[in-house]
Amino acid sequence: MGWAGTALPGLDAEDRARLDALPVQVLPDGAHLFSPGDRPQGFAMVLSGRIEVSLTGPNGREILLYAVEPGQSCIQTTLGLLGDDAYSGEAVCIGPVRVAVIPGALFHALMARSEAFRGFVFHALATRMNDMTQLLERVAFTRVEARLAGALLDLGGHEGIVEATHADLAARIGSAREVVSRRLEAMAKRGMVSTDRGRVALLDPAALRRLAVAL
Amino acid sequence: MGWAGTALPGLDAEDRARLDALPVQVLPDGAHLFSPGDRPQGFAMVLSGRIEVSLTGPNGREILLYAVEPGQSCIQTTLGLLGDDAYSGEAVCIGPVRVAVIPGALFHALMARSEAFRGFVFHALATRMNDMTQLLERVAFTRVEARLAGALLDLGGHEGIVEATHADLAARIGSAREVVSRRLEAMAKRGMVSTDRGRVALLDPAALRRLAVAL
DNA sequence: CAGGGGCGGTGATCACGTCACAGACCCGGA
DNA sequence: TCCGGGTCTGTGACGTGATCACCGCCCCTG
Repeated sequence: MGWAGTALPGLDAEDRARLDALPVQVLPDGAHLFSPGDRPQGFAMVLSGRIEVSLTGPNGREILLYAVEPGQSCIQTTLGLLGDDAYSGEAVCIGPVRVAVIPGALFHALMARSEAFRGFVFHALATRMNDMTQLLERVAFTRVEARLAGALLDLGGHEGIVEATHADLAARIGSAREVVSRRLEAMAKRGMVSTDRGRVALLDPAALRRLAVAL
Repeated sequence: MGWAGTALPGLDAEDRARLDALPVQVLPDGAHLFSPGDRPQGFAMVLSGRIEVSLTGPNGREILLYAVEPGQSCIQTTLGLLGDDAYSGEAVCIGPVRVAVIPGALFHALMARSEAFRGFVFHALATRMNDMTQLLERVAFTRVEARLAGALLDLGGHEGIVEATHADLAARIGSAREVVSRRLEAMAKRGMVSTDRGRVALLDPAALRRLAVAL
Protein backbone atom coordinates (compact mmCIF):
# COMPACT_ATOMS: atom_id res chain seq x y z
CA MET A 1 0.00 0.00 0.00
CA GLY A 2 1.69 3.20 -1.18
CA TRP A 3 1.44 6.70 0.19
CA ALA A 4 0.48 8.54 -2.96
CA GLY A 5 -3.16 7.51 -2.87
CA THR A 6 -3.78 8.99 0.54
CA ALA A 7 -1.57 12.05 0.24
CA LEU A 8 -2.68 12.97 -3.26
CA PRO A 9 -6.32 12.00 -3.78
CA GLY A 10 -7.50 12.33 -7.34
CA LEU A 11 -4.26 11.28 -8.96
CA ASP A 12 -4.76 8.71 -11.70
CA ALA A 13 -3.58 5.15 -11.17
CA GLU A 14 -0.53 5.35 -13.37
CA ASP A 15 0.91 8.42 -11.68
CA ARG A 16 0.10 7.02 -8.30
CA ALA A 17 2.10 3.90 -9.10
CA ARG A 18 5.00 6.01 -10.32
CA LEU A 19 5.10 7.93 -7.05
CA ASP A 20 4.70 4.86 -4.88
CA ALA A 21 7.71 3.39 -6.63
CA LEU A 22 9.96 6.25 -5.53
CA PRO A 23 12.56 5.48 -2.88
CA VAL A 24 11.67 6.65 0.61
CA GLN A 25 14.41 8.22 2.68
CA VAL A 26 14.47 7.88 6.43
CA LEU A 27 16.12 10.70 8.35
CA PRO A 28 17.02 10.55 12.05
CA ASP A 29 15.91 13.04 14.67
CA GLY A 30 17.81 16.29 14.40
CA ALA A 31 18.94 15.74 10.81
CA HIS A 32 19.10 18.77 8.55
CA LEU A 33 16.99 18.32 5.44
CA PHE A 34 18.59 21.46 4.10
CA SER A 35 20.53 24.48 5.31
CA PRO A 36 20.66 28.09 4.14
CA GLY A 37 22.29 28.33 0.72
CA ASP A 38 21.61 24.72 -0.31
CA ARG A 39 19.99 24.06 -3.65
CA PRO A 40 17.05 21.70 -3.87
CA GLN A 41 17.34 18.28 -5.43
CA GLY A 42 13.66 17.50 -5.66
CA PHE A 43 10.19 17.95 -4.31
CA ALA A 44 9.96 16.53 -0.78
CA MET A 45 6.83 14.98 0.68
CA VAL A 46 6.77 14.12 4.36
CA LEU A 47 5.25 10.68 5.03
CA SER A 48 5.76 10.46 8.76
CA GLY A 49 7.43 12.51 11.45
CA ARG A 50 7.69 16.25 11.35
CA ILE A 51 10.05 18.83 9.89
CA GLU A 52 10.49 22.29 11.35
CA VAL A 53 11.72 25.09 9.15
CA SER A 54 13.27 28.07 10.86
CA LEU A 55 15.27 31.17 10.20
CA THR A 56 18.47 32.08 12.01
CA GLY A 57 19.58 35.66 12.43
CA PRO A 58 23.18 36.88 12.35
CA ASN A 59 23.17 37.22 16.15
CA GLY A 60 22.18 33.59 16.57
CA ARG A 61 18.55 34.24 17.34
CA GLU A 62 16.07 31.91 15.66
CA ILE A 63 12.44 31.89 14.70
CA LEU A 64 10.23 29.03 13.59
CA LEU A 65 8.70 29.65 10.17
CA TYR A 66 6.41 26.63 9.96
CA ALA A 67 6.27 22.89 10.43
CA VAL A 68 5.73 20.28 7.74
CA GLU A 69 3.41 17.49 8.87
CA PRO A 70 2.81 14.10 7.22
CA GLY A 71 1.04 14.43 3.89
CA GLN A 72 2.45 17.89 3.34
CA SER A 73 5.22 18.98 1.07
CA CYS A 74 8.08 21.23 1.91
CA ILE A 75 7.39 24.29 -0.14
CA GLN A 76 10.93 25.54 0.13
CA THR A 77 11.88 22.66 -2.16
CA THR A 78 9.00 23.58 -4.42
CA LEU A 79 10.14 27.15 -4.67
CA GLY A 80 13.67 26.09 -5.34
CA LEU A 81 12.45 24.00 -8.27
CA LEU A 82 10.49 26.87 -9.73
CA GLY A 83 12.20 30.09 -9.06
CA ASP A 84 15.88 29.51 -8.89
CA ASP A 85 16.67 30.79 -5.46
CA ALA A 86 18.63 28.92 -2.86
CA TYR A 87 17.07 28.18 0.50
CA SER A 88 17.11 30.84 3.13
CA GLY A 89 15.65 28.71 5.89
CA GLU A 90 16.93 25.70 7.73
CA ALA A 91 14.94 22.48 8.07
CA VAL A 92 15.49 20.03 10.90
CA CYS A 93 13.76 16.74 11.58
CA ILE A 94 11.76 16.33 14.76
CA GLY A 95 11.79 12.63 15.49
CA PRO A 96 12.59 10.12 12.73
CA VAL A 97 11.16 11.33 9.44
CA ARG A 98 10.29 9.44 6.27
CA VAL A 99 10.28 11.53 3.12
CA ALA A 100 9.68 10.75 -0.53
CA VAL A 101 11.65 12.95 -2.90
CA ILE A 102 10.11 13.52 -6.31
CA PRO A 103 12.84 14.33 -8.84
CA GLY A 104 12.59 17.59 -10.73
CA ALA A 105 11.70 16.04 -14.08
CA LEU A 106 8.84 13.96 -12.70
CA PHE A 107 7.62 16.95 -10.71
CA HIS A 108 7.36 19.12 -13.80
CA ALA A 109 5.71 16.32 -15.77
CA LEU A 110 3.07 15.90 -13.09
CA MET A 111 2.48 19.62 -12.93
CA ALA A 112 1.86 19.60 -16.66
CA ARG A 113 -0.56 16.70 -16.86
CA SER A 114 -2.29 16.29 -13.51
CA GLU A 115 -4.93 18.67 -12.37
CA ALA A 116 -4.94 16.98 -8.97
CA PHE A 117 -1.21 17.36 -8.50
CA ARG A 118 -1.30 21.02 -9.47
CA GLY A 119 -4.09 21.59 -7.04
CA PHE A 120 -2.11 19.96 -4.28
CA VAL A 121 1.02 21.99 -4.94
CA PHE A 122 -0.85 25.25 -5.23
CA HIS A 123 -2.86 24.65 -2.16
CA ALA A 124 0.32 23.93 -0.23
CA LEU A 125 1.90 27.13 -1.51
CA ALA A 126 -1.13 29.19 -0.68
CA THR A 127 -1.31 27.78 2.82
CA ARG A 128 2.34 28.42 3.54
CA MET A 129 2.17 31.90 2.16
CA ASN A 130 -0.73 32.60 4.45
CA ASP A 131 1.16 31.12 7.40
CA MET A 132 4.11 33.34 6.67
CA THR A 133 1.93 36.40 6.42
CA GLN A 134 0.32 35.66 9.74
CA LEU A 135 3.69 35.02 11.32
CA LEU A 136 4.97 38.31 10.00
CA GLU A 137 1.93 40.03 11.39
CA ARG A 138 2.50 38.48 14.80
CA VAL A 139 6.18 39.31 14.87
CA ALA A 140 5.67 42.85 13.68
CA PHE A 141 2.65 43.76 15.74
CA THR A 142 2.14 41.61 18.79
CA ARG A 143 4.02 41.44 22.07
CA VAL A 144 6.19 38.62 23.19
CA GLU A 145 3.71 37.56 25.84
CA ALA A 146 0.99 36.92 23.28
CA ARG A 147 3.33 34.98 21.01
CA LEU A 148 4.57 32.96 23.94
CA ALA A 149 1.07 32.09 25.05
CA GLY A 150 0.29 30.95 21.52
CA ALA A 151 3.38 28.78 21.36
CA LEU A 152 2.57 27.17 24.71
CA LEU A 153 -0.93 26.34 23.54
CA ASP A 154 0.44 24.87 20.30
CA LEU A 155 2.90 22.67 22.14
CA GLY A 156 0.92 21.57 25.17
CA GLY A 157 -1.23 18.70 23.96
CA HIS A 158 -4.30 17.53 25.82
CA GLU A 159 -2.50 17.26 29.14
CA GLY A 160 -1.27 20.83 28.92
CA ILE A 161 2.35 19.86 29.49
CA VAL A 162 5.02 21.50 27.37
CA GLU A 163 8.39 19.76 27.28
CA ALA A 164 10.69 22.54 26.16
CA THR A 165 13.42 24.69 27.59
CA HIS A 166 13.12 28.44 27.75
CA ALA A 167 15.67 28.64 24.97
CA ASP A 168 13.50 26.35 22.78
CA LEU A 169 10.50 28.56 23.34
CA ALA A 170 12.51 31.68 22.58
CA ALA A 171 13.68 30.20 19.27
CA ARG A 172 10.13 29.30 18.40
CA ILE A 173 8.76 32.80 18.86
CA GLY A 174 11.85 34.73 17.77
CA SER A 175 12.75 36.23 21.11
CA ALA A 176 15.53 35.83 23.67
CA ARG A 177 15.87 33.25 26.42
CA GLU A 178 15.94 35.79 29.26
CA VAL A 179 12.78 37.43 28.02
CA VAL A 180 10.95 34.10 27.94
CA SER A 181 12.14 33.35 31.46
CA ARG A 182 10.80 36.63 32.75
CA ARG A 183 7.48 36.31 30.91
CA LEU A 184 6.99 32.77 32.19
CA GLU A 185 7.72 33.97 35.70
CA ALA A 186 5.09 36.67 35.32
CA MET A 187 2.57 34.16 33.97
CA ALA A 188 3.34 31.81 36.83
CA LYS A 189 2.74 34.61 39.31
CA ARG A 190 -0.69 35.06 37.75
CA GLY A 191 -1.39 31.34 38.10
CA MET A 192 -1.57 30.57 34.39
CA VAL A 193 1.37 28.18 34.24
CA SER A 194 3.85 26.48 36.51
CA THR A 195 7.42 25.92 35.46
CA ASP A 196 9.95 23.25 36.09
CA ARG A 197 13.31 22.45 34.59
CA GLY A 198 12.65 21.73 30.89
CA ARG A 199 8.87 21.75 31.29
CA VAL A 200 5.94 24.14 31.52
CA ALA A 201 2.53 23.08 32.79
CA LEU A 202 -0.47 25.02 31.50
CA LEU A 203 -2.75 25.61 34.46
CA ASP A 204 -5.21 27.97 32.85
CA PRO A 205 -5.47 27.42 29.08
CA ALA A 206 -8.42 29.77 28.80
CA ALA A 207 -6.40 32.66 30.19
CA LEU A 208 -3.57 31.80 27.82
CA ARG A 209 -5.94 31.82 24.86
CA ARG A 210 -7.09 35.26 25.91
CA LEU A 211 -3.47 36.40 26.07
CA ALA A 212 -2.64 34.89 22.70
CA VAL A 213 -5.28 36.85 20.83
CA ALA A 214 -4.61 40.10 22.68
CA LEU A 215 -2.78 42.97 21.10
CA MET B 1 -0.06 45.79 -29.69
CA GLY B 2 -1.12 43.79 -26.62
CA TRP B 3 0.63 43.36 -23.35
CA ALA B 4 0.62 39.58 -23.16
CA GLY B 5 3.53 39.14 -25.55
CA THR B 6 5.92 41.19 -23.49
CA ALA B 7 4.74 40.18 -20.06
CA LEU B 8 4.45 36.48 -20.84
CA PRO B 9 7.08 35.47 -23.38
CA GLY B 10 6.67 31.94 -24.69
CA LEU B 11 2.91 31.96 -24.72
CA ASP B 12 1.45 30.65 -27.95
CA ALA B 13 -0.33 33.00 -30.32
CA GLU B 14 -3.84 31.89 -29.52
CA ASP B 15 -3.50 32.35 -25.78
CA ARG B 16 -1.74 35.64 -26.28
CA ALA B 17 -4.67 36.91 -28.31
CA ARG B 18 -7.10 35.74 -25.67
CA LEU B 19 -5.26 37.68 -22.99
CA ASP B 20 -4.82 40.79 -25.09
CA ALA B 21 -8.57 40.80 -25.62
CA LEU B 22 -9.26 41.08 -21.90
CA PRO B 23 -10.58 44.39 -20.62
CA VAL B 24 -8.00 46.59 -18.93
CA GLN B 25 -9.06 48.41 -15.80
CA VAL B 26 -7.59 51.76 -14.89
CA LEU B 27 -7.42 52.59 -11.21
CA PRO B 28 -6.68 56.05 -9.82
CA ASP B 29 -3.92 56.85 -7.36
CA GLY B 30 -4.78 55.69 -3.87
CA ALA B 31 -7.42 53.19 -4.97
CA HIS B 32 -7.71 49.97 -3.03
CA LEU B 33 -7.32 46.94 -5.28
CA PHE B 34 -8.42 44.83 -2.34
CA SER B 35 -8.76 45.04 1.41
CA PRO B 36 -8.39 42.46 4.18
CA GLY B 37 -11.18 39.88 4.00
CA ASP B 38 -12.00 40.46 0.34
CA ARG B 39 -12.23 37.47 -1.95
CA PRO B 40 -10.44 37.53 -5.28
CA GLN B 41 -12.31 37.79 -8.54
CA GLY B 42 -9.40 36.93 -10.82
CA PHE B 43 -5.71 36.95 -11.47
CA ALA B 44 -4.41 40.51 -11.68
CA MET B 45 -1.49 41.59 -13.87
CA VAL B 46 -0.12 45.08 -13.48
CA LEU B 47 0.53 46.76 -16.83
CA SER B 48 1.62 50.17 -15.64
CA GLY B 49 1.88 52.01 -12.37
CA ARG B 50 2.64 50.33 -9.10
CA ILE B 51 0.70 48.59 -6.37
CA GLU B 52 1.89 48.41 -2.79
CA VAL B 53 0.66 45.59 -0.58
CA SER B 54 0.87 46.15 3.14
CA LEU B 55 -0.31 44.71 6.41
CA THR B 56 -2.07 46.72 9.11
CA GLY B 57 -1.88 45.78 12.74
CA PRO B 58 -4.71 46.15 15.26
CA ASN B 59 -3.02 49.22 16.75
CA GLY B 60 -2.96 50.94 13.37
CA ARG B 61 0.68 50.33 12.62
CA GLU B 62 1.49 49.27 9.09
CA ILE B 63 4.24 47.48 7.25
CA LEU B 64 4.89 47.21 3.53
CA LEU B 65 4.94 43.60 2.35
CA TYR B 66 6.01 44.15 -1.25
CA ALA B 67 5.31 46.18 -4.34
CA VAL B 68 3.91 44.91 -7.63
CA GLU B 69 5.63 46.48 -10.63
CA PRO B 70 4.51 46.44 -14.28
CA GLY B 71 4.72 42.96 -15.79
CA GLN B 72 4.22 41.32 -12.43
CA SER B 73 1.17 39.67 -11.04
CA CYS B 74 -0.33 40.18 -7.67
CA ILE B 75 0.22 36.87 -5.98
CA GLN B 76 -2.37 37.51 -3.34
CA THR B 77 -4.95 37.13 -6.10
CA THR B 78 -3.18 33.98 -7.23
CA LEU B 79 -3.29 32.49 -3.79
CA GLY B 80 -6.90 33.38 -3.39
CA LEU B 81 -7.69 31.49 -6.60
CA LEU B 82 -5.82 28.40 -5.45
CA GLY B 83 -6.13 28.00 -1.77
CA ASP B 84 -9.40 29.45 -0.65
CA ASP B 85 -8.27 32.02 1.81
CA ALA B 86 -9.38 35.59 1.85
CA TYR B 87 -6.82 38.34 1.62
CA SER B 88 -5.01 39.39 4.72
CA GLY B 89 -3.14 42.28 3.14
CA GLU B 90 -4.29 45.55 1.70
CA ALA B 91 -3.29 46.73 -1.77
CA VAL B 92 -3.26 50.39 -2.74
CA CYS B 93 -2.36 51.98 -6.06
CA ILE B 94 0.61 54.32 -6.26
CA GLY B 95 -0.12 56.60 -9.17
CA PRO B 96 -2.68 55.60 -11.81
CA VAL B 97 -2.51 51.87 -12.41
CA ARG B 98 -3.62 49.77 -15.37
CA VAL B 99 -4.39 46.16 -14.58
CA ALA B 100 -5.65 43.23 -16.62
CA VAL B 101 -7.75 40.78 -14.66
CA ILE B 102 -7.73 37.19 -15.89
CA PRO B 103 -10.94 35.44 -14.83
CA GLY B 104 -10.62 32.29 -12.73
CA ALA B 105 -11.71 29.90 -15.48
CA LEU B 106 -9.23 31.20 -18.02
CA PHE B 107 -6.51 31.21 -15.40
CA HIS B 108 -7.00 27.55 -14.64
CA ALA B 109 -7.17 26.67 -18.31
CA LEU B 110 -3.89 28.41 -18.97
CA MET B 111 -2.28 26.70 -16.01
CA ALA B 112 -3.32 23.37 -17.44
CA ARG B 113 -2.13 23.84 -20.98
CA SER B 114 0.66 26.40 -21.03
CA GLU B 115 4.10 25.56 -19.78
CA ALA B 116 5.10 29.21 -20.15
CA PHE B 117 2.18 30.47 -18.10
CA ARG B 118 2.85 27.97 -15.31
CA GLY B 119 6.46 29.03 -15.26
CA PHE B 120 5.47 32.66 -14.96
CA VAL B 121 3.05 32.05 -12.12
CA PHE B 122 5.43 29.82 -10.23
CA HIS B 123 8.31 32.16 -10.63
CA ALA B 124 6.21 34.99 -9.30
CA LEU B 125 5.18 32.91 -6.31
CA ALA B 126 8.71 31.85 -5.58
CA THR B 127 9.98 35.41 -5.78
CA ARG B 128 7.30 36.75 -3.46
CA MET B 129 7.84 33.97 -0.99
CA ASN B 130 11.50 34.82 -0.91
CA ASP B 131 10.72 38.50 -0.46
CA MET B 132 8.46 37.69 2.45
CA THR B 133 11.09 35.50 4.05
CA GLN B 134 13.67 38.24 3.79
CA LEU B 135 11.26 40.78 5.17
CA LEU B 136 10.48 38.54 8.09
CA GLU B 137 14.17 38.13 8.72
CA ARG B 138 14.70 41.86 8.72
CA VAL B 139 11.75 42.57 10.97
CA ALA B 140 12.65 39.82 13.40
CA PHE B 141 16.37 40.34 13.58
CA THR B 142 17.52 43.78 12.52
CA ARG B 143 17.21 47.13 14.21
CA VAL B 144 15.05 49.95 13.05
CA GLU B 145 18.03 52.02 11.94
CA ALA B 146 19.13 49.37 9.44
CA ARG B 147 15.62 48.94 8.04
CA LEU B 148 15.24 52.70 7.78
CA ALA B 149 18.51 53.08 5.93
CA GLY B 150 17.40 50.38 3.50
CA ALA B 151 14.07 52.06 2.90
CA LEU B 152 15.73 55.42 2.26
CA LEU B 153 18.08 53.85 -0.28
CA ASP B 154 15.13 52.12 -1.99
CA LEU B 155 13.17 55.35 -2.25
CA GLY B 156 15.86 57.87 -3.04
CA GLY B 157 16.43 57.58 -6.77
CA HIS B 158 19.54 58.86 -8.44
CA GLU B 159 19.32 62.29 -6.86
CA GLY B 160 19.12 60.82 -3.39
CA ILE B 161 15.97 62.72 -2.54
CA VAL B 162 13.20 60.90 -0.71
CA GLU B 163 9.78 62.52 -0.82
CA ALA B 164 8.06 60.95 2.15
CA THR B 165 6.89 61.93 5.59
CA HIS B 166 8.23 60.31 8.70
CA ALA B 167 4.90 58.54 9.04
CA ASP B 168 5.24 57.12 5.51
CA LEU B 169 8.67 55.77 6.30
CA ALA B 170 7.46 54.28 9.55
CA ALA B 171 4.64 52.44 7.74
CA ARG B 172 7.12 51.12 5.22
CA ILE B 173 9.44 49.58 7.77
CA GLY B 174 6.82 48.64 10.36
CA SER B 175 7.86 51.05 13.07
CA ALA B 176 6.42 54.15 14.71
CA ARG B 177 6.57 57.73 13.51
CA GLU B 178 8.38 59.05 16.58
CA VAL B 179 11.04 56.39 16.28
CA VAL B 180 11.69 57.33 12.67
CA SER B 181 11.91 61.00 13.63
CA ARG B 182 14.52 60.26 16.27
CA ARG B 183 16.54 57.93 14.06
CA LEU B 184 16.54 60.48 11.25
CA GLU B 185 17.70 63.12 13.67
CA ALA B 186 20.54 60.87 14.76
CA MET B 187 21.50 60.17 11.16
CA ALA B 188 21.39 63.87 10.38
CA LYS B 189 23.71 64.57 13.30
CA ARG B 190 26.14 62.11 11.75
CA GLY B 191 25.90 63.89 8.41
CA MET B 192 24.29 61.01 6.51
CA VAL B 193 21.03 62.76 5.66
CA SER B 194 19.38 66.12 5.94
CA THR B 195 15.69 66.44 6.62
CA ASP B 196 13.02 68.86 5.62
CA ARG B 197 9.28 68.83 5.87
CA GLY B 198 8.13 65.84 3.81
CA ARG B 199 11.57 65.17 2.34
CA VAL B 200 14.85 63.50 3.25
CA ALA B 201 18.06 64.13 1.32
CA LEU B 202 20.63 61.36 1.32
CA LEU B 203 24.01 62.99 1.83
CA ASP B 204 26.12 59.89 2.30
CA PRO B 205 24.61 56.85 0.53
CA ALA B 206 27.69 54.75 1.21
CA ALA B 207 27.29 55.18 4.95
CA LEU B 208 23.61 54.32 4.64
CA ARG B 209 24.44 51.16 2.72
CA ARG B 210 26.79 50.19 5.52
CA LEU B 211 24.03 50.79 8.05
CA ALA B 212 21.49 48.83 6.02
CA VAL B 213 23.51 45.63 6.04
CA ALA B 214 24.59 45.94 9.67
CA LEU B 215 23.06 43.88 12.41
C1' DC C 1 32.13 12.67 44.50
C1' DA C 2 34.15 16.08 41.53
C1' DG C 3 33.82 18.41 37.43
C1' DG C 4 31.36 20.14 33.58
C1' DG C 5 27.63 21.27 30.68
C1' DG C 6 22.98 22.55 30.12
C1' DC C 7 19.39 25.23 32.28
C1' DG C 8 17.37 29.04 34.64
C1' DG C 9 17.48 33.59 37.38
C1' DT C 10 19.08 38.61 37.84
C1' DG C 11 20.57 43.34 37.28
C1' DA C 12 22.22 46.93 34.13
C1' DT C 13 21.79 49.13 29.96
C1' DC C 14 20.19 50.32 25.46
C1' DA C 15 16.77 50.15 21.63
C1' DC C 16 11.87 50.54 20.59
C1' DG C 17 7.00 51.46 21.03
C1' DT C 18 3.42 54.24 23.01
C1' DC C 19 1.14 58.20 24.93
C1' DA C 20 0.51 63.00 25.53
C1' DC C 21 1.35 67.26 24.00
C1' DA C 22 3.50 71.38 21.87
C1' DG C 23 5.35 73.98 18.05
C1' DA C 24 5.86 74.71 13.17
C1' DC C 25 4.23 74.72 8.67
C1' DC C 26 0.71 74.78 4.91
C1' DC C 27 -3.40 76.10 2.64
C1' DG C 28 -7.86 77.83 1.95
C1' DG C 29 -11.57 81.02 3.29
C1' DA C 30 -13.13 85.26 5.34
C1' DT D 1 -4.11 89.92 5.25
C1' DC D 2 -5.25 87.34 8.97
C1' DC D 3 -7.29 83.34 10.83
C1' DG D 4 -8.11 78.46 11.66
C1' DG D 5 -7.80 73.78 11.01
C1' DG D 6 -5.07 69.96 9.25
C1' DT D 7 -0.64 67.97 8.66
C1' DC D 8 4.05 67.31 9.90
C1' DT D 9 7.61 67.17 13.26
C1' DG D 10 9.97 67.49 17.94
C1' DT D 11 10.07 66.10 22.93
C1' DG D 12 9.60 63.98 27.50
C1' DA D 13 8.07 60.09 30.14
C1' DC D 14 7.30 55.45 30.67
C1' DG D 15 6.84 50.41 29.78
C1' DT D 16 8.51 46.44 27.08
C1' DG D 17 12.15 43.85 24.74
C1' DA D 18 17.01 42.65 23.60
C1' DT D 19 21.54 42.15 25.03
C1' DC D 20 25.41 41.46 28.15
C1' DA D 21 27.60 39.71 32.04
C1' DC D 22 27.09 37.06 35.65
C1' DC D 23 25.97 33.41 39.06
C1' DG D 24 23.79 29.84 40.91
C1' DC D 25 21.57 25.07 40.23
C1' DC D 26 20.61 20.50 38.55
C1' DC D 27 22.02 16.41 36.38
C1' DC D 28 25.11 13.38 34.16
C1' DT D 29 29.29 11.10 33.60
C1' DG D 30 33.66 9.74 34.65
